[in-house]
Amino acid sequence: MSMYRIDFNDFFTSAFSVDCILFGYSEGEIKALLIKRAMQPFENLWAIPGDLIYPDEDLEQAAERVLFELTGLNNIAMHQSQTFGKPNRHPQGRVITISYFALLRIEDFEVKASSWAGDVQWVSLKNMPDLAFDHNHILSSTYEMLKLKLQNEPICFDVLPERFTLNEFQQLYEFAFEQAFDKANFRKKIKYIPLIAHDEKQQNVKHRPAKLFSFDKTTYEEATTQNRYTFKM
Amino acid sequence: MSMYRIDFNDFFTSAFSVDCILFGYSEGEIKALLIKRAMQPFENLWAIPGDLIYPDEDLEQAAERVLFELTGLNNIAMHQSQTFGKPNRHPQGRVITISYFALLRIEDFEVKASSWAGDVQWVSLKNMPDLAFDHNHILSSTYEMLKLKLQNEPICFDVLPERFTLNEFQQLYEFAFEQAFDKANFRKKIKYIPLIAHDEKQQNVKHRPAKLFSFDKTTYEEATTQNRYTFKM
DNA sequence: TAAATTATTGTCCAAATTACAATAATTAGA
DNA sequence: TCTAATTATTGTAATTTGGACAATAATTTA
Repeated sequence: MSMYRIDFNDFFTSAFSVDCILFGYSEGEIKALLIKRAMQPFENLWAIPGDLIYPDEDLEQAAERVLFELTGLNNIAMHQSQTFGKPNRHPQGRVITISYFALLRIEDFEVKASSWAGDVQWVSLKNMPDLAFDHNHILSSTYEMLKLKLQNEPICFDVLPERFTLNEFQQLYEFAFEQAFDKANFRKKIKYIPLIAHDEKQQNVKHRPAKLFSFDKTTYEEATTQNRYTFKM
Repeated sequence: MSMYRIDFNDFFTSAFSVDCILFGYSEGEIKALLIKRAMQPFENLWAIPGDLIYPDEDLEQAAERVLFELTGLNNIAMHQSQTFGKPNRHPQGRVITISYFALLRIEDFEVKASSWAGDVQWVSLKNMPDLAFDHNHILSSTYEMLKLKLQNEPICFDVLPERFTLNEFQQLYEFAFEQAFDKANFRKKIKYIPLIAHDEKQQNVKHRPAKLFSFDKTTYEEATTQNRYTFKM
């Protein structure tokens, strides 16, 4: 299987790839999952995991597959960000790339390098080295998109576990926006988000366990299509 | 020149197109500029203006060119929205399309059909017929993107004339969101947007002319990179 | 100079947001 | 069983923002 190695013969055709930006949070920092390229071009440079899309493959499906192949991460729901297509962004020909992203808690997953990737590592956004291709640019605009979507769409629930505590919910936003929120005010803010409260409680905690909630997608979609509610954080 | 007619031989290559959604406002309605397709597939159906991207062409540049070729509209700054790539969205092969949009006042421009387009027309969003390809879907998600960006990024200034009155500014938002805003409150809301006030005044008006402003991009970018300000409407 | 029209500013009230404090619930350990 | 520790949860008052509406200022035409 080729990776970024293709013939560019047809006048109107190009290659297209997906780049998968995985944002993770741990130790109070936002990090991105990078791979060390094991082949030319940009051999040994760090890069965003990405590869070409199969001809019969849906874009989102491609993003999930590529992420799995390069990092071993499975079943991560990816969100489309932007498409990058400067004619010379790839040294070997025209490759237009569609960036996808997801957000997760690093300690919940274990990544392993594939044969394509010499190494896989979480790198802090504050400490980003020079990356292959235009990946520094892709990374920073995708981070902006992540924040924009977290504020305007309920993508946080793709990231949180099926049942979550309100504190986990709050921490997600604190990590993504790198600021603390007042607990009481946070709960007032989310008052109108349709959540289902469960009777069970958080397990394995040393002190008072928190109540568990899940996102009420049905009610949410009813309310938005009827224009009674718009998600806003 | 081929339009949506290509060979799909290479395993990993596909065709890339741009679709240009032009939103216009007039008579209190949002309309989109559509063309009537003059060739197969979907001959005689209405569609969003779009065509394939040249191999040496930047994406945004392609969007501006395609819009010009199909409608005669020149020098419209286009904004990227989303990329659509379901494997079977084009009946003749794999075409991934990147949607671009812009917003303008219909009476400021005159469109003319090209040879590719049998007809060109502004169609109200509320009265949208069945379009070619997945263009109904593309159109409605791009409208959502337009609104999202108008609220979170200063793209309004790409749409407004270089020097504009605060009323023109307000009308833009009233059209896009299809609701009236209080004049006094609108001015309070925009208080922190960096604008340059000019001494000249609006021309050709029957009564007191309004002051002209322009967007202070330099100050805006300084303030945002230093995290002192974020655009919000 | 007056009338007409529109820009611009100001004020009040309601609602939302913020900061901060108090209380309730639960667990661990003595 | 009781107490200390910890965290969830609720409450309140102060501050800021947003919306409705009114008043004033500026300019053009006649």
